[in-house]
Amino acid sequence: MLEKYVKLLKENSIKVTPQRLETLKYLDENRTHPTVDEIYSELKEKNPSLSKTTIYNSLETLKEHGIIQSLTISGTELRYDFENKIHHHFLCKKCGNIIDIDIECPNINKILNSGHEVEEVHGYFKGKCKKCMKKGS
Amino acid sequence: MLEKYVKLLKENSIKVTPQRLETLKYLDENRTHPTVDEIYSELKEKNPSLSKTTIYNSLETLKEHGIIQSLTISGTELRYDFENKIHHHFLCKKCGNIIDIDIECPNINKILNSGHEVEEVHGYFKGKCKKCMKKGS
DNA sequence: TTGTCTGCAAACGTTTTGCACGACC
DNA sequence: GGTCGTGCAAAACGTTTGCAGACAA
Repeated sequence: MLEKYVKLLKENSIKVTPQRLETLKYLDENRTHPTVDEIYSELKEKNPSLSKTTIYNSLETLKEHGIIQSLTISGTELRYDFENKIHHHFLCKKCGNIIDIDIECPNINKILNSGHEVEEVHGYFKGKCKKCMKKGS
Repeated sequence: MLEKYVKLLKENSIKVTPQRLETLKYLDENRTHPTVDEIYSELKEKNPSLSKTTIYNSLETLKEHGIIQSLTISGTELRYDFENKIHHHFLCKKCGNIIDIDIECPNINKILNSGHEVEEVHGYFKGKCKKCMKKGS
């Protein structure tokens, strides 16, 4: 059940520890773009001696190796995402959910053509999601 | 010289105070996407009794009225921009400069068509800017 | 005069740091 | 045995809050 994550860590020459495995598993199973505190609170239940510092460390290590990515939406804390491909996000101001947005922008090439070297692409939207729109109010 | 900003504030029914005028003037004349601290440090030189709280308050008020906008780039503090139209940013990891990017993404309509109501659009890139590319290293 | 704005100090929440202990090659 | 990871506590950082006095309209 955890072999998948053991493999992933080993492939990236990252030492395998229970904390890293659990962090990775949590992110894989919870595609809600959780904050550090959400991850910590959840994992602490099964491992009461878990430290938040370790969560920070684990997430940073995983991110450095490109296994996961972080996202920042103004007004909210840092979040993490198991999905490591470029994609964007939509934050619903009403329900707070963050929805993945998979659009591509053909004009990104314009930046490349202007001589800059793009390493990271980040995009997000804020508004009212489909579900909340239907509910009215 | 400040009449321009007095007018802008009055048009938006915002009380005119020297602090608000100076904040607005600074943002207009410094299109570098300054942080709160940068604005504060600079304005404090001419007005030593200036408080950072006031800068926070002024910026928030101006933003609420849509006169200015804020931007967040992960790993850096909150920044403010006199330009209030939708546009994107490019942070050079080398020199730290933030460059305006004026590309449009035709596919944004896909989000609208999917039923979500978009109120805000934020996008930014990270990499190495043209100038730093030329310098080599 | 009335309500709002300013400036100070303290509080707050998130993230980082320093360090001792422990686990693993 | 030496390196690396963990967990704790404290510090750092950016931002927010509460409040008293000052100011704009």
